[in-house]
Amino acid sequence: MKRATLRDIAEALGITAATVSRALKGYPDISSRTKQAVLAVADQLNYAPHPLAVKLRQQEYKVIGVVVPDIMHPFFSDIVSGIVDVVEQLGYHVMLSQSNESYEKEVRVTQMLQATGIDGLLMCLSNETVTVDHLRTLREYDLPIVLFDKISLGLDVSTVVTNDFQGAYDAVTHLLQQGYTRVAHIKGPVHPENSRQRFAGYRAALADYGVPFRPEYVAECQAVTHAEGYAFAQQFLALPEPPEAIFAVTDAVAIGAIGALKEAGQRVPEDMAVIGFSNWTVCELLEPTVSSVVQSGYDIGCRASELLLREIQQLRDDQPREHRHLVLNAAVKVRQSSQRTPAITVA
Amino acid sequence: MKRATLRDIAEALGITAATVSRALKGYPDISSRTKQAVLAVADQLNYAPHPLAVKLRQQEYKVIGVVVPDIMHPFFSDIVSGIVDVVEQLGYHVMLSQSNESYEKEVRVTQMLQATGIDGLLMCLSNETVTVDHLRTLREYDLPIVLFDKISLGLDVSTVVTNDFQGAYDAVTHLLQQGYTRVAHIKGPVHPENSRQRFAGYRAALADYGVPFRPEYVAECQAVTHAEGYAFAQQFLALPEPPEAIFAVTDAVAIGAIGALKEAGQRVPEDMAVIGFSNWTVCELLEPTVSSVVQSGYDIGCRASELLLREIQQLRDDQPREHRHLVLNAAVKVRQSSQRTPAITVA
DNA sequence: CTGAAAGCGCTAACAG
DNA sequence: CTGTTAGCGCTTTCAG
Repeated sequence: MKRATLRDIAEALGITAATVSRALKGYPDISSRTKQAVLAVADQLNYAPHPLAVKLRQQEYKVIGVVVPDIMHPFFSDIVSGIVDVVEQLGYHVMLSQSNESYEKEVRVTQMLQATGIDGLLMCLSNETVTVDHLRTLREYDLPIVLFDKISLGLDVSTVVTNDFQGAYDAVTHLLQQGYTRVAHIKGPVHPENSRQRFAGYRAALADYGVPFRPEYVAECQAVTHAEGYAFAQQFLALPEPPEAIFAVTDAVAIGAIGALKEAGQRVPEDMAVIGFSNWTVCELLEPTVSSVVQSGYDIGCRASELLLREIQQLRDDQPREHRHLVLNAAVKVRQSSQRTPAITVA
Repeated sequence: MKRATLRDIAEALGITAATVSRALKGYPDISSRTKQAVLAVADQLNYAPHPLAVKLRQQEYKVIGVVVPDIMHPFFSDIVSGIVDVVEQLGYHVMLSQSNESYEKEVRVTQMLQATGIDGLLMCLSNETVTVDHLRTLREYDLPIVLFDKISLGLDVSTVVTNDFQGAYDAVTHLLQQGYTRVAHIKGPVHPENSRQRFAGYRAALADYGVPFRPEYVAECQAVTHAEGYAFAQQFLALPEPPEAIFAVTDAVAIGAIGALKEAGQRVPEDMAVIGFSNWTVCELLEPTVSSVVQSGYDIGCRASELLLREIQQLRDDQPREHRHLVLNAAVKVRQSSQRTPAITVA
């Protein structure tokens, strides 16, 4: 069945499209007789307004673009879920894409998304991304942008991040307070701000507790994978004086490390404590259960969406746009892998 | 900066918008002098065609809608990732929404998506969904639809599913061939076709191996959670003659069951074997590693997208639309939890 | 109460 | 080679 238009139903009734339009949206100044007629025909023809026509006329698309490095990654799918839930509440829709941690692809998809006419963009930068000219271009078109998780400081946009510094600081403090002094860190790549922050939190905690920083206790991931955690844990064990505890930049890395430790006959946490970051669901299922720093992806998605929708509204109202920088707290969730005197498992 | 239009650049040059349009799309019949001029001004004004105007004119949106029960669920985020990768290759975009396993919300979001003017819909039904009138309505608008994973038989649309019957059959066969005869099944809810199929595969395997079906060895989940797996495993253990093996409808359920078994002092797989379905990443990380039936969400997303894009093209070309029904094979991945003589762990 | 007309921004057929 | 005209489908003054 061909899509019915206002004119179709107008011609069927021998009236004009304008009248039909008004009848359908319940304008007060319309005779109830023609209104009935219009409604009847509309219903019979299965009429629905053509969305593109409406949006073109109204000059509002009600769609926001979302770019994450990897849709399959649980942290990002949590974020996307939060975004969808929040924006749909206000009648917006989400157009989703992924960069696969490639700078080149990130540039391509943001441009493609922009070309669809989105009202705003929510984005997490790829690990490869160092320059943000592709986003500057978008801002010249007055496109509201909110960055989350992996953000850029060289851009005047709103941001939402976890307090990586504080989360890391608290995680390492938790280890130090239990008497572990030789604490290692498997860090993330150089560029992303959040892996720098976690590293900074690690160093700050050591400093505050008077523990000397030892370069051989720091390893740096490229891809931030389970396999790297595994390899670096082995590397630590091979040191003349191995560490007693590891703070890993993510749970995947932490879990990989635990795997290597167990294979090497080490007991976790008795011989070596391990704590990760992100609090994946699996942390509760493993043996030992894995301590981690809780950051809610869903919340990040919600907060970022709220900021973006606010800016879109401000733009529409010709109000000055104000950028905000949210830093969400992270909480240490202690489980078996980092607890010297194993306690009762908390469900 | 206000968005530049064709007219802006036309007026700046004292020519007409049509000429500008042609110049920009490199039509052959245009003087290279005006072409240069147009390009220069366009560039300077940061011109980009208004997507909605183009699409309205062209009567093509190049957007497909996707509805999954739960964006955060790894199986679905895998599927979404596959969809995005495939459709973007052809210049399409993905508008994403979720039903949260609620029939009511499913109806609402599909209607909202349809109202945005999408060219097609990819969807997995919620567990609650039994009637599909909301999709019938869409089909009256000639909207191409492809259902995947949780599908409905009462609708004339293309479908993509895992061969749940065969996967279940093979999983149970794998248990039976090792000599386990008292094989229990924790099944999914009644409605979804795939949990029925898994149940049917379970029964068929028992029948083919001459093992009597025992109703007390079947438990039925509502929410298909870790907690339910846990509870039902306890329930099985309490039977006068407990089973020796459990085939669980999903990995979450299997993992919950293993948790209960271990707590009850049972050894897995020596005392009780367990196998799940979906092959989550965590299956490799747990102890024992968890056997499962492999179904690639990413592939399902890719295949479903291909079918949908084909139908969209057929619709555009006024060709007859043909629906296909893909059934993707599932392979049993044997790990420790279901293997009587523990073998070498395969990475 | 309803019709006529203009226009959102772009494209395409037809002239010239 | 370029301008004119018409129209995608809808909304919204302005008349009447």
